[in-house]
Amino acid sequence: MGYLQNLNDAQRAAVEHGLEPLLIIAGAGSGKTNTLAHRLAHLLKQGADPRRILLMTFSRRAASELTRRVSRITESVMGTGYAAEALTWAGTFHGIGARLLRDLALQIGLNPEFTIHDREDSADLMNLCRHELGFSKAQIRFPAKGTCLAIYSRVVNSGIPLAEVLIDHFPWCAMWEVELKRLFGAYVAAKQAQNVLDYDDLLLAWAQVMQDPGFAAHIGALWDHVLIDEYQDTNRLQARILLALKPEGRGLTVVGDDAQSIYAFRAATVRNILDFPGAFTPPARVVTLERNYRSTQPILTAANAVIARASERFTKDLWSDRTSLEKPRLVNLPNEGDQARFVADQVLANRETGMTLKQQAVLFRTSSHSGQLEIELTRRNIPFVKFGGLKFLEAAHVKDLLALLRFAQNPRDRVAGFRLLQLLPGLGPGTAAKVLDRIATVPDPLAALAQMPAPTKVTGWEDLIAVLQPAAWPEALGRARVWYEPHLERIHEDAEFRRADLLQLEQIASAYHSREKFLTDVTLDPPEATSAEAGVPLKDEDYLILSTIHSAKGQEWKAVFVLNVVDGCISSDLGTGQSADLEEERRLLYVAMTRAKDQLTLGVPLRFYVTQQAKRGDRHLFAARTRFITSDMLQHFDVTRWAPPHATEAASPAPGSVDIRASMRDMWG
DNA sequence: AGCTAATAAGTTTTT
DNA sequence: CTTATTAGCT
Repeated sequence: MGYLQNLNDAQRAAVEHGLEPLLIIAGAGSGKTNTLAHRLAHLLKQGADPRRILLMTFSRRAASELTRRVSRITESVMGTGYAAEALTWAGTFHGIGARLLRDLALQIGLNPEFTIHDREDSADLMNLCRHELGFSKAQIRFPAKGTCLAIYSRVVNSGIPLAEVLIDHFPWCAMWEVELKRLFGAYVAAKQAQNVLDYDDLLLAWAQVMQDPGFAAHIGALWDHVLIDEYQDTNRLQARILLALKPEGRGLTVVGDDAQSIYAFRAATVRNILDFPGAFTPPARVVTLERNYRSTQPILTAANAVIARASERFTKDLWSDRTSLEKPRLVNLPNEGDQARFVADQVLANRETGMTLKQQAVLFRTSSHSGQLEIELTRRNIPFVKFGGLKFLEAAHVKDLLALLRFAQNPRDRVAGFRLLQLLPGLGPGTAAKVLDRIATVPDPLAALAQMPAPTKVTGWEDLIAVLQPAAWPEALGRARVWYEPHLERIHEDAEFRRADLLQLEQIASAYHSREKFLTDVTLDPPEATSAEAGVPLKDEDYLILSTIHSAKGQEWKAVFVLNVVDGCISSDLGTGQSADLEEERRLLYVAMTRAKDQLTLGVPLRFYVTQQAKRGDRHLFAARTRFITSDMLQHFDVTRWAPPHATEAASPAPGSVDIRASMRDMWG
């Protein structure tokens, strides 16, 4: 088998493994995607039907990358690249769930026209319920909508009772247990009345369908092979679905790395991957990929040292034959501003040696941590693209237009209707609620709406009714955009930039043959960034990558800079109470470090600016190096200190010189 | 009564 | 920069 020649022994074992359940522990940079692609190609080569393979990945981007590789391999082996189109069941857990539920809707008591709420919509609906139950009074300090949703979501996804979830993860909300229970009941009732599903419902409903033996047999029989990527980031609910799909484990392959589990806040549990082998008799085979093809050995040595302190894991030590004399750098910096200047300097220096900007990335724990760097990069005209910031879907104008489409799709969707109606001048929350109440229970809400008299003092009512009428797709989106145009101009100062987003939305929509499919996909896997963001370069230009560590999953760059490797940042303050949460922060640092191929630099600003929990204005904190790099690990790093050049001009360039003027200036911002 | 503009607060990570 | 609350206006 020629195409297996390039694999190492462990990879080949994983590829050629038969039908018994298989767990592939794939260390960072161990050729995981390649191995998975080869396994798929191998199955196809042996005659597996690509339409009977279920492939679940973390994002749709990962799925398409995988299918692309599979068709490249099958093309070279069999002279045909049919696999990419024929792998019809490839996507995320949520995406596959949505598709199944839509197909089965009538048999399981769902209206097939259901719409899907994203996180923000769900929070808005939660807020409506919160209001109706009288929990929104400022005096009683009831948890905010986002917190309520996070609690609800964790209960659903982890299967742990509310009381326990509150004590473990939201202790400051524990006093509200009774009220929260009522609120969640109202929230579920509202979703059902409005024919909407949230992210969690896509999994929950699927899992519940699988509890019925008839459905379980039917759905399980759809696929001969089930392959799950990034299994360390699945939650209990997803594991339940998986085990119900293939109770014996036949044809089941899961791939993951417990050391890279970073989604516990979403109720992902590392237990899934740790417990997987024992879920079957005989236990699943475990193949471990330890050889790293990405990083130099000094980088791996440092990363291994960090993860070695993890409390529970499949023991594995990454190794590489890529030797290097260059240890990862740990750079102490006076403050965040200097960190930004330092990184910009280094990025440019790297480029001088022939490393393009695209081969370099700056990673950080939270989106806001890159603020100062973004300013510095803009000042120096260094183009960059940021991942994990404001999402396309979250921009107000995009939400407005999508609300129109969603409301046309499902007029019972109160969040969409509420948002849409209030776009009309003179129509506020009160009137919107009345209008929606009147059409909530009638059989044909859109017709009822059309027959309603226009509310007094409201302009543009007729136009709205007109644009809600059924129309061909995707022309309907064009009409919707034309309808929205005057509102866009009126509401937003920077209508120019926002218009470009809407055109982009139309562009995306043109690839879909139905409104329903478009809405589902755009909700479950939204496009990355808005064009309104400053400095988005053209595609062919060179640009630096800025990314949250979470969004950097699965990626690699020649040079990686990690910002704010200090306690309270990597090890977010909020979660330090729980040891499980702390373990996750350790893995985050590990993930960030293992993205680097040749050069790794960790920034440690000694003082760093916090905006959180600031009672009286913002303030600085004196930060310490992250607790995950203890003193005895420093031998694996090249520890240096950097101060801006102007500080060393006058004085002697002794390491550790203190720039008093800068420090004093920085005290005030 | 209800809408809108102005003011005062709060901000992890994401399917 | 966004979102909750409030005061003022129609």
